[in-house]
Amino acid sequence: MSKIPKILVVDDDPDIVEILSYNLSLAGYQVKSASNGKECVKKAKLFLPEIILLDVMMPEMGGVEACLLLKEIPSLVNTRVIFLSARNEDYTQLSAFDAGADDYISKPVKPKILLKKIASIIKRINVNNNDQQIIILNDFVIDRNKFLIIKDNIEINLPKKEFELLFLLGSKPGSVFTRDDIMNKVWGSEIIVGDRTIDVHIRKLREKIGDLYFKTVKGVGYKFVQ
Amino acid sequence: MSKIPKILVVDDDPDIVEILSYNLSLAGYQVKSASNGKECVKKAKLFLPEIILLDVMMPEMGGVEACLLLKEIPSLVNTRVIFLSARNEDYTQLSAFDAGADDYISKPVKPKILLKKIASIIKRINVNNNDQQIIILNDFVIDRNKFLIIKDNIEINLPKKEFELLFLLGSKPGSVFTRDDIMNKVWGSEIIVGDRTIDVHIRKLREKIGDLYFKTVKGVGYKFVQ
DNA sequence: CATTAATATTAAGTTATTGTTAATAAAAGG
DNA sequence: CCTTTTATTAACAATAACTTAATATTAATG
Repeated sequence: MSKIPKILVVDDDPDIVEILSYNLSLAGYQVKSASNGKECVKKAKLFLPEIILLDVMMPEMGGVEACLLLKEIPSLVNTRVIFLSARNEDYTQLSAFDAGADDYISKPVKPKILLKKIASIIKRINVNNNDQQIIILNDFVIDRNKFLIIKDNIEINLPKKEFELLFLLGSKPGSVFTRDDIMNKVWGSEIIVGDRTIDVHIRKLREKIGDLYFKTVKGVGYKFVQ
Repeated sequence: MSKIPKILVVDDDPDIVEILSYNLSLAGYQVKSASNGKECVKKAKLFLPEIILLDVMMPEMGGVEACLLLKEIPSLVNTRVIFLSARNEDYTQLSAFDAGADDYISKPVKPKILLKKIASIIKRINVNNNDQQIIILNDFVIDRNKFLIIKDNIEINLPKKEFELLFLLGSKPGSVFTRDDIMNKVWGSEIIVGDRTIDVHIRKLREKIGDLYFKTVKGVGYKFVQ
């Protein structure tokens, strides 16, 4: 669901732009670049990146000034501005944060660490947006937030265990889950219930959702088939 | 609305805990501390801080291990873990990020800069939590400013707890809130009240607003349905 | 095709969770 | 300080969910 993250690299040194862009592209990000603050603001408006890596000292318009402008743009409220700078005096850092920076990293930057850091930021962005736990299947949707499934535009409520069982099987359509697996994940390892309990729950699901979706693999377990 | 941010400081060196706590308290944060990973996890669960400042090397349980545990706790999904460490080898940093760290800062830390950084993180958290004051639903409006709801053009006043409960459920119509969730968000993590307390409040809401709006998801929690 | 093991089905029994009420405690308001 | 409102608790009732047990059916194997 979450799309490819976009990163805008802003530096007046082409070598730095090159090396950062190369590493970021390789890591799977969509990358664009700018060589000064003015260009940065202009491109950011259109590109709407998740992250802007911003140099401090640049001709035409520096990073701090650019950051101030960026923070005024409503469509960029969710864009993180990360300063990358060789200037490590405290006052530069402080003024960057005052301008609304989300982070300040000192050059030289080790690509490996920068990548990790960016990955961590992207992860955080995704965590905040996707508190949705939804499995989308061909014929219906399992919505864990609402604790129901929607099939043919009709909401079907399921009791807890049935829901958990469906959620488990639906998480990997086509894959077989052994009875032990199911037992552990739906009931937990502490609770011990009889063997027929799973069958009965499968039956309820077949009743409510349709026989054809739940395939028995005799001697092994069950699988959900689309 | 945004309440005082909570920060958990974790370090085995009492001097560092002291100086950080002092500065953070002065800056207006609510601060607690722990002296090792085990204590950190235990306290974090109850305190539910916005930010955890975590040392790497500690007796009993180190920061990386603690971070792994923290990231498993659902109620801490929104908590940022920031490593503060004198160990600046790349591999330590990388393993911190692999453990789910949100940031890694090298010691010695300049309090001024750390404070700015924390302020920037808190700001970001608040931007993302679009804490609405008014929730507009199909059949009525929940107005947090006036602490009342308007239904069929009639104002209905609700007592605090009932209001908070309605406000919470109404914030995500259709989504289930677990009892733990409700407990934490309406009553707070410190306060412990009996099991039937939530039920009784739900009952009051059903009485005043209408049965049909409040759906019980047995074994899970409650949800507001439009 | 008979035998066996595994699964399906049903209904009844059991347990766990929630609902309700009323009594009491705590807080808020005058 | 008294009154009113709100919050919590406790006891019990109601209900939904879960499990089991008994029996039937199915699939696999030699």
